[in-house]
Amino acid sequence: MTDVLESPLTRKLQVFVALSEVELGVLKRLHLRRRSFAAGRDLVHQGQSDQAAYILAAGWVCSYKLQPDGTRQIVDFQIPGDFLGLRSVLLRTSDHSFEPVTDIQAAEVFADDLLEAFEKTPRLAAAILWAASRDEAMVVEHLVGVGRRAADARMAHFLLELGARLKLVGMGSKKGYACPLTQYHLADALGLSAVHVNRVLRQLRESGLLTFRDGRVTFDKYDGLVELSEFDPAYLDQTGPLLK
Amino acid sequence: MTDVLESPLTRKLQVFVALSEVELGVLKRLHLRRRSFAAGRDLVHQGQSDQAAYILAAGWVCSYKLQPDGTRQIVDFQIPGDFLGLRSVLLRTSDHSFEPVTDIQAAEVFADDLLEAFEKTPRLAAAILWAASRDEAMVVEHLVGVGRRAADARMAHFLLELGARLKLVGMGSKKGYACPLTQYHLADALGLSAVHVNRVLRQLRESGLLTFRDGRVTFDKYDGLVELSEFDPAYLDQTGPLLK
DNA sequence: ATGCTGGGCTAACCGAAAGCAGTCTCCGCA
DNA sequence: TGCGGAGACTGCTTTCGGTTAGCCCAGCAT
Repeated sequence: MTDVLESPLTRKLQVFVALSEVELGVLKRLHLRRRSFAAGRDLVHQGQSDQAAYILAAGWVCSYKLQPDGTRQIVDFQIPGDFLGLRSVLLRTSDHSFEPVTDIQAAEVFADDLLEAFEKTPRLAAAILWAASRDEAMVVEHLVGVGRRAADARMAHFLLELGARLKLVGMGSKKGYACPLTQYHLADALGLSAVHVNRVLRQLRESGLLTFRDGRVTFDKYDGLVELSEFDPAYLDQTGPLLK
Repeated sequence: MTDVLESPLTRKLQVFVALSEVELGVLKRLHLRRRSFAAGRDLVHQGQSDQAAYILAAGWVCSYKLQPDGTRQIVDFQIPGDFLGLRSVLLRTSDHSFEPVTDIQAAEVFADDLLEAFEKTPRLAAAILWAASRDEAMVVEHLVGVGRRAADARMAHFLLELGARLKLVGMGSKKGYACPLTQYHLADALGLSAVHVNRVLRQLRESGLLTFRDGRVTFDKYDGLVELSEFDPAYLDQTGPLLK
């Protein structure tokens, strides 16, 4: 990447806050330490402390919590432009693990650099915390889904949400998107068994709503999905309120 | 309240950050606008915008999301010392509702006052965001529970967590605590039906683990509960890392 | 060629929890 | 003093989703 303007993070933040030259400069400095990681090899393990944070540039990651009984709950997926482990930096401890779903590219950010950037450019800090708040709202939405939605609505809601997020960084549309997740990932995220995920996907396919195939999600009947899952994207596309 | 030092919030923040005179002064100013609300009457409705935040002084509140189909998912309970609607202030919009479980006392905080306080005393801001992060960790833990734990373990984990939080503000111990929640609240929080909550409680009582009765939770066999629910309080009692 | 692995897919069976329907008790109040 | 509502509690039936136990296919290593 030659220009910070091409970074998905910059792109996302610009939606909320018009960033100044200085702020872009700081943001650029945060992008310097570029690293790659292979799919399936955890970046951070639960319980580790003093970790760096990452800005995801390419590829997908999931954050999850491992249960003592071996099952896991995926808390969220990160796509390009998302922060990884912001909380573990602020709290100096990590309470969940990160696994790259695909091979990924990420910029490593040390706690000190981040805190310094926050100090120098509070507007940037606000923008980043804004994004973090949005992520938290997503976790809440996720909780509602797992607690109160039937399996099919849960699946539809999840895939729609992912689509909306991808659209924000130019990686998807109302037609569908490329999706590297396996049915096991879906199961771990939605609190279902892999077998049931398969059943639900078949059901959705047969009722002409969506197709999940060959690493691609296709929305065959977008409106029908929205209705089934009662999807309301309000919590995703609030336009930046804190600063103009 | 004559002295800000008696506020449960101050008490909680002091655990993490030693607050200066100036910071205590700012915190005191935030506590000035004292208000009362009656049980069962929502403070904030989903979708309202430009809301104030509250610092809870006495009583219990739950935050929840309403589904279009009428069911609700309780996201979290707030107890004295907790912030209410911090996010809705930062994002200028509220995506969930708050219902007092009991009659409550709370200090109302307007967005501008809060932002001004953050600007004047960044350490205070850090401490409050620290607490917010802890709350988010709790939501995540909650998600894991709803997604991956069986009903009995989920119940046990939830009641243990609540106990641990109450202990932090001096309202509970390993023996148990006063708990104004109805079985309906538990159902809405745990993603179960009220009927099933009742069955699970009976089961826990009959196996001599805990008793939920007459507004009181009694841990009859604390260790047994910890084992059943695989409760690990690490995410609650991290000692303040950001600032010393 | 063979076998192995990972991902997707399916059927048969079974159990946990929901839904429904109703009782009991306590309490406020007309 | 008798009614009505809230909350706790229970039995019966239904259903959603988990478990077990496979099969198929593609890629790849031997």
